[in-house]
Amino acid sequence: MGGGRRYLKRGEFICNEGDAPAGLYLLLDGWAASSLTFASGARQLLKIHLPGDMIGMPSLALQQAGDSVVALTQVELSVISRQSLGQLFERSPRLAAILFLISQEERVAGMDRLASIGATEAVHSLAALLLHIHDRVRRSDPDIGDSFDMPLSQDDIADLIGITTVHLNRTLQHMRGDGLLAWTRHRVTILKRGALHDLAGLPARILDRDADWLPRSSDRRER
Amino acid sequence: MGGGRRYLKRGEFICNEGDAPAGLYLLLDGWAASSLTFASGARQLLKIHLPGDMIGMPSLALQQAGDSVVALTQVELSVISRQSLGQLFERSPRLAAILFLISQEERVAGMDRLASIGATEAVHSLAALLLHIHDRVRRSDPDIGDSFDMPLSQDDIADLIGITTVHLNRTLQHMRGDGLLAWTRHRVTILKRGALHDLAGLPARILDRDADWLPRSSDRRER
DNA sequence: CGTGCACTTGACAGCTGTCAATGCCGGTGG
DNA sequence: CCACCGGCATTGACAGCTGTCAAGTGCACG
Repeated sequence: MGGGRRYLKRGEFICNEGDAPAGLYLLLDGWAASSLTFASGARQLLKIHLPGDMIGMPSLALQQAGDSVVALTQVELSVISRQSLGQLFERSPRLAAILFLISQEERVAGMDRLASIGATEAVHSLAALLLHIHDRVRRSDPDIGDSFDMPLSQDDIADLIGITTVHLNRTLQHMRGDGLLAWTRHRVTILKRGALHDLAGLPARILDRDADWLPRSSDRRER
Repeated sequence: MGGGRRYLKRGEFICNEGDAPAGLYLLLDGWAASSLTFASGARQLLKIHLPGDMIGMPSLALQQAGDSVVALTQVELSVISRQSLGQLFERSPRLAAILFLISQEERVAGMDRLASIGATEAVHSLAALLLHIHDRVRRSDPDIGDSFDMPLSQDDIADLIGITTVHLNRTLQHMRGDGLLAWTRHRVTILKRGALHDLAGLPARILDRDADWLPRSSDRRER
């Protein structure tokens, strides 16, 4: 399915909310974030995209792009046309179903994010977010340990959990004081995973990627 | 695809988070809500389900049900097996793609909900939620006007936007005082749609259900 | 060495949660 | 028909979390 490549630098926008027909991309390298801008000008970050993520799927359902996507680091994208997506459904029912399943995974992640943002205290949201990012980083690099590079600024994190930078920083100082984590400019270390998990209060999610209801791969795939 | 029927009364649970293999349902009649429970016991309502909604899709990606679903009114469900979902992908690429598209619509709705919950003040979240529900009700009954039945209690609404009942009620009194809306036990009337829309601060969403990339219906559909 | 950006901190006002009590309404049993 | 009851809505007082404004610090980069 992979079409042309796009390369962007940190801070450049992959797409803007309101743009006519939104593009569809596979993130090959780098980090990105999608966001939504309020009429007031405030922004809410919706999701962090890591390599392997499909970008732009929700906007397929809309006549205008529903979210903006900004590159958080240098980024490499593979452009995917809508037509090739349609062909995927025609020719590869199994792959189409797996893509559908991946969308459901993202919905689960979005549900968890929504719930943790709804939590009243910032420390709970922050714990949940950092564990979420850590899990995602570990999924692509299982032996990364408890310390990882995280290109988001404190402003970004604040926008992700819907609080102000000032308050995020205060909350962060508090958690550092409790020895829960360490955080230098672009590096985060999870020190007390259990305590953070208790703070977050969210259930663990076990993905199920080999569901028995998926069409078998031999059906109409390739050719 | 429709299999057997299930009927539930208000307050009964369609499924519980953590249950082994989650079921898949089409909501035929009534309202339902899916929720997530924190370790602390607090609950966050994630989404309101109206007739026509598919229930249980996100949990397809998990080994245990990701959310609980409770009936808010008397409810009629059509049970859908996972196998018939798999067959849909094999036999009806167009319908499968449309189901995929519906999932993306729900992701957009979830994104908007997430953003509005992230908004700092409760009045913004509440305005956004009520407009969202009103839009959804109008979508199934276009000439319903500005007044509609809404079976949610104030506790439910509070759990949807992540605040306490007490504060929701205070916010509500304030909005009533401003003449923005009327709200008796189970009936809501939108009085100043423009003002509410400005409060919500979210962009309008125009769905795109006849995308040109969808497989044509003649392909392999029904024989 | 100067500049700019991100991070940090303090003071204060305002929004929100908690606790508690009261009122309202529909349904139930006598 | 009436008294009672339980669920839901409403209100007040108070503490605590969060936003805003403003200033200061430290580090990377030219």
